Amino acid sequence: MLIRDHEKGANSEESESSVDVLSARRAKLNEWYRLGVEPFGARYEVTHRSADIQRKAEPLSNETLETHKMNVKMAGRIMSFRGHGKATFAHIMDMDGMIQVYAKLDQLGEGLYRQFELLDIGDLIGVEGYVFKTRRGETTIHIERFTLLAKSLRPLPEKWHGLRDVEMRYRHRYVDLIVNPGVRETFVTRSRIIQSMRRHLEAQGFLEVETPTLHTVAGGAAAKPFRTHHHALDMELVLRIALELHLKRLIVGGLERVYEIGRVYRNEGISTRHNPEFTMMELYAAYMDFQDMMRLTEELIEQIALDVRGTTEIEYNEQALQLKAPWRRAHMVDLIREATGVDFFAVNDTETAKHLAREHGVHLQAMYEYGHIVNEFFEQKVEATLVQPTFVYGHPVEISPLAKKNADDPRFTDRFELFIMGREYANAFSELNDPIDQRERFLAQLEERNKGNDEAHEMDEDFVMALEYGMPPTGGLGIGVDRLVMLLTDQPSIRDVLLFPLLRPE
RNA sequence: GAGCCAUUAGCUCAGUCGGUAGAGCACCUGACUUUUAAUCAGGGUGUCGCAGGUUCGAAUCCUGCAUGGCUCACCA
Repeated sequence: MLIRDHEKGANSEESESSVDVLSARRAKLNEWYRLGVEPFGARYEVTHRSADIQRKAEPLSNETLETHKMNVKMAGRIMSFRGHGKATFAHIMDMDGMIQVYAKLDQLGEGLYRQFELLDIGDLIGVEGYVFKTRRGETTIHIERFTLLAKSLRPLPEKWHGLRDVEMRYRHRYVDLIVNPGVRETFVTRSRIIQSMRRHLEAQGFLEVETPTLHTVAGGAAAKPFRTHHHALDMELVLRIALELHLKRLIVGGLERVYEIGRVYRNEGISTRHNPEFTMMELYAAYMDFQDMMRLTEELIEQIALDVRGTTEIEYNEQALQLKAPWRRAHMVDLIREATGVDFFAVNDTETAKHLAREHGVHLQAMYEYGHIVNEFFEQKVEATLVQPTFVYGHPVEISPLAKKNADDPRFTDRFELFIMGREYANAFSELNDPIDQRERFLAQLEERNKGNDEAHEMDEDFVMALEYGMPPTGGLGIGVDRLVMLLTDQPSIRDVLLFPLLRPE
């Protein structure tokens, strides 16, 4: 049936060994041309998707389907192929899933049936026919006509085990999406999570905005930026590490509720929880504070879980989690006292704090002051123990240069982070709107930078100027979207929720 | 950036003590008109990640390199 004319003229000694899968596909491509068929076809009028057909045919009997013919045209990729001589079964996959098709010699005629037999797994075809059910009850399209829409020149991975090689999966995600149904499911859910987030924020009067990703100053977070260069202006630029400072400028400008879902870039290590570019949602609401942000956060995530999972009881890495609001709220200092017995409310100076750190085996850097040490106690002694959703509030002022100080204890700020399974999911505060205090905080950050912390904030003069015009008291919130997607899809690695995670070039 | 592990056919994986490379799927040839991990008969298609070294002989032992994974560090 197959004429391997491509081999003619090849070295005779490798005439057998050269018949690998790739050259077999090329030979079939030539065969289609020889038959006068364009193997990379044009548009195809699709009347049904596989799920439509499955759903509509499901309640119908074969008798009904015979008397009321259900004629369909659908298109997709051939995923399996079972020839039986004068009849052939195949499964075709479209965006919804798979459906079986059936081609019969006496229906298609000799010429067309031989063409059907020339098809390979992986080829994209359009099929036209009527729906019936096989003896085993599987809904199947009985093909009357078909069209080759794209010849596949590479074999797909095995149908049974799928594609497991993670390097191949990430580098060639399209193959992963074709053969691993759970992968498609995950990315569909990712899209639905973001849709749900937008829907709930719109419903609360938030305006979606877009701010620059190219910044002259990397601000809004403590992180090393990517550096780049603009040729026409001969200007050094950085890719944004946060959305914060531009969004707060918009609050100054009177856009009282804004949010952005966008990519940020941090020039740091890669791990199962970190990709150099990732997606943040940040929102700012005038006249609110960090307590309002807690309520907003727990309600938002609860609603998203209900939208995409249908429940607030989820499982992540075999750990049962309850996302039903309200969530636990705990002061950072109280949590440290619970875990270690050390009460930082009663400690006031850096020297005592350093002594306590040595006593409890908390590792510090030389430049650390009181607030940094409190934070290290939390990160090293508490963070990993927070399994169920917990708002940890009251971060020290030294590590929170953009948050308002607590009115009763200015060593701490009105800030919280959300922890689930020992990981941070959200960061929020009552935004600092005092320009004089903000300038001092920036100066303190510059001091830290001089002491060797290259992730300390830089001075942003224009941002301080914006505050000088007057920013209303504002609640701000940032959520790591990728981590939220990991949580709600039970994926262990951030690479499993990014379509194209960063890898070294091949 | 550090430690540990992995890399064998298109894919998923075996490969014992160092002795000519192996299975399933896919693929190729043939049979088969409701199969479905279709079945039956036949066929192995390979730079054992790369480069060195040890050895009569290396997929296997040693060194270096590359890529990936996990853990740690940094961070969200």
